Amino acid sequence: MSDPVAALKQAVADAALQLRGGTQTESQPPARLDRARRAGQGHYATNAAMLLAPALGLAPREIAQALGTQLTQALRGSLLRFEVAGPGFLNLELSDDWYHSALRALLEAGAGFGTGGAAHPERILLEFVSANPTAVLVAASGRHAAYGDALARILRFHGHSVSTEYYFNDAGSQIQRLGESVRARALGQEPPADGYQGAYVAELATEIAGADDPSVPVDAIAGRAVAILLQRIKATLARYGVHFDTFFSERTLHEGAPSPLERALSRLREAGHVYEHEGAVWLRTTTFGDDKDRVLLRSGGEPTYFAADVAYMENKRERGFERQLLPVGADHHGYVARLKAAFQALGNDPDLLEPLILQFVHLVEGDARTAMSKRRGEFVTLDELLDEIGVDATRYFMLQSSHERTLDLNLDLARSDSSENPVYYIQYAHARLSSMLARVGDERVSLAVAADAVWSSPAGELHSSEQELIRKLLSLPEEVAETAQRRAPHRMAAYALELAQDFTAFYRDCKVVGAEPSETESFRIALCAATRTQLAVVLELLGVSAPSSM
RNA sequence: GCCCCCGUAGCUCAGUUGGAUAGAGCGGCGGACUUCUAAUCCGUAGGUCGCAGGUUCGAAUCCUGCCGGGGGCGCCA
Repeated sequence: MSDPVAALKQAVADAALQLRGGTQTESQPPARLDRARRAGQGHYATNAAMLLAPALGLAPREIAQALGTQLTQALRGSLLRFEVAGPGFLNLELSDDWYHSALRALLEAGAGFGTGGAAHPERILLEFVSANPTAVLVAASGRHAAYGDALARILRFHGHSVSTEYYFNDAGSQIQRLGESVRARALGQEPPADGYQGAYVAELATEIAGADDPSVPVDAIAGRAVAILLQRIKATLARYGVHFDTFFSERTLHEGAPSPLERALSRLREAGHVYEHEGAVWLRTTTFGDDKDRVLLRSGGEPTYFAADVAYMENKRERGFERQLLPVGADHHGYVARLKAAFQALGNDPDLLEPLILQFVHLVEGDARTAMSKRRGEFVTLDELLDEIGVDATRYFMLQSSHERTLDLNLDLARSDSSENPVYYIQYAHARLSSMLARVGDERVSLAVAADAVWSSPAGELHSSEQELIRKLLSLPEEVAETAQRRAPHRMAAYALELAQDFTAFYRDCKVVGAEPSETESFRIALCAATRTQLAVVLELLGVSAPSSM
């Protein structure tokens, strides 16, 4: 019994199949097995009877009754009682024996519980942040960094092979502008109107030797500036706990003969999707659902940013990644259609390119709601945010709400009430567990979690808080699966909080150290050990530290 | 004008492959520290799930329209 809930779900499915006369109908949606919403509705509930009703032509409640009887036999001692409720729900109440063996399964699996659930493991390339090295990372990048990093951790935990990558522009007009801006500052002038205005540009001007020397080409200045800024970005990411497997330079797409960009272009030409018009080279993206065709090479022969992106996609594919995940800011959503079109034009299944749109982070200070502009130099840096509220609080804050939602970052609130961030509640639960288990001592813990340990409950019955905590622990595999499938790490943040809450309720209701008889103490120690392990696992998935004391 | 995302408690947000009486944190009010960590807990107040239709045994969830907020519609990146 490696996953007790999955086994239970299977038992329900088997019973349903038997009622149907053993014939599986293809279009039947799988029955759900949910944790009960509230007291008095059993421990788990299934809607299987309601789904069976049309096929059997019987009343749902009648079917639920039969299903319950069937399950009572199949599950024997595990099912304490069942109840037909509402329009035809079947509520199941499980025995303490079932909970005991469920906890054994949790302890056996240890930190590996819930891992490897992916039905079809894939080689995935996850590219994120990819902010141009024309400035340091801003607070909004913190959202992308936390999101991508947590998603990578979760997808790996789920069983996929994931490489993370940061793509940076070290060629093109933005870089040119950066160089010009630094040069201007070095000469004591204002940067160009479309250049970079931030104070860091002036700093760069003093750091880069020869910035004010007209004999040093602007390109060289730009190159130095990019190198310095990239270094700072890496330092910030390291501090934030975000690791990238590779940093990918755009420049390399333009190098070599033929260059990756030229190769991608040839491939598109051969496939017949390229044409010339008014001196420019176009990709017929409308063939694949885009609004209009897109330019690959400008009339001057210069490749567009889009052309580089196409070459980059092709490069990822050549490196053997079957799926490409691409979290981008909401301002890029208009770009999605042409990327997917190009991906298809290259001969790929468009479903294997997944652009993920992350909504913006708005800074709120006082009553003002400001958008951040890199070019104007109006932004809060990620480093500043980390200085203010720390890594854990920042990561949790960035992860707690759905990436599809605009995030309001209230700086006043973040500063003054940082201790009210739910992350501390979760960490506190972990610290409390650590402290308790330390007090209990390794030897006693080992005895309690041993495979032959004898467990019991005081009045012969588990407390509902104990049962709820175990059910929450057991639901990790489903949570991981849903989080991974929906590319929605905020689900894991919510789960962490719920787990901490369920533990805290257990802690409130059930004495652990010194509980009588010692078989009860053993059971509760074992439950605490399993909970601490899982809290640590979940915090790790979020990239948040799990302190042993606070 | 067309396209994408969002709208749930005073605030910040969960809950959306349709399920039972819509949840949490913060804030408000009233309580609990001689206790396994009070960064905690208990009680209480607080809701037309933006609005209006539709689909069905059942809708915050799916469909249509409208309102409000954000974003996008370059041979910029």
